[in-house]
Amino acid sequence: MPELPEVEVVRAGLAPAVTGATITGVSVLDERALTRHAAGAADFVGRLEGRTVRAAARRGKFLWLPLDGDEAALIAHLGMSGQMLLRAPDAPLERHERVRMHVEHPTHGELAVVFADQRTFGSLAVDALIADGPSIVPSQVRHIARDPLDPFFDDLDFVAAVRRRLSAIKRVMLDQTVVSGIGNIYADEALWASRIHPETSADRLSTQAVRRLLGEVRSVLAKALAEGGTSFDAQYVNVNGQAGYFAHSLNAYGRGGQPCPRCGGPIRREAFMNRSSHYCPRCQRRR
DNA sequence: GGGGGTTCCTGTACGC
DNA sequence: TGCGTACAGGAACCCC
Repeated sequence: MPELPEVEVVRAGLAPAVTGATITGVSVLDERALTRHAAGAADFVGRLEGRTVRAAARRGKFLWLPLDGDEAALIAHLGMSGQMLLRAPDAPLERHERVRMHVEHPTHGELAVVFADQRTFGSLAVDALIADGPSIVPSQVRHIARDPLDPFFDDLDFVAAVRRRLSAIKRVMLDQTVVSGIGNIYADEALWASRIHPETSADRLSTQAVRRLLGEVRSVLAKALAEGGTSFDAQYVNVNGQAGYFAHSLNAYGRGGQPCPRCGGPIRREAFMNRSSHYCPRCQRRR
């Protein structure tokens, strides 16, 4: 399940392969991969062919490739199970392949960039680039808050925004308009590390508690990034199809019934927002 | 406009 | 063995 570390691993893998490369051909095998591109497949292809990729950028879980001219970008959201894979130009179809782009790089030669997605929650689009303060982002990303690894992330604003909310802190952490990049896995991990119960109302957390939580969010994201991301159900892989190792370092997520690494009590798994929360009822007391 | 619930989707795991 | 069902969850969307 790609969250910030996984998307960043993908971005970093794509960057050297596509920066400076020209898009020579695009095949859309499944239009459901273009739900973010309202104008349809022919328009999508027309806006990409012949263009040169300038870079690979990211905010939260959104990834984009700015195109020459600086007016538009190819954006990608991996959803639950999306993968961006680098393949030889004549490589056979991937399982669940939705879109294939052929690119020609001035030094690396020809390459196929494949978007594969089992559960089809992911999607690509060509979108206009717009200014967002000091940043340039696709219009579809404008409402997404900066992520905690963004140099322009404002810690004080974040603490204040969280403490204004009347919802459960975990719901607030998953709200991409408050802070981006955090999904179910890293929300559970950061809450465990901060000893905060996921159902705690955000407005009842002290400034210090929210600051500590933000520190733990940054810490868990950085550690996951260093280990290549979390590959929990084999859906997430890097651009070469390799899994990440952070699943071995999880303390709470996916460990329902197993002993808490801190106190030894059983980790509890509970339904929460149509998904699951994993926490230690002993270390993470409900206020 | 905040808050909270629903919906989209497919492969896998599991119970009967 | 085979069938049915629950489950995984990011984010847009809807209603209150």
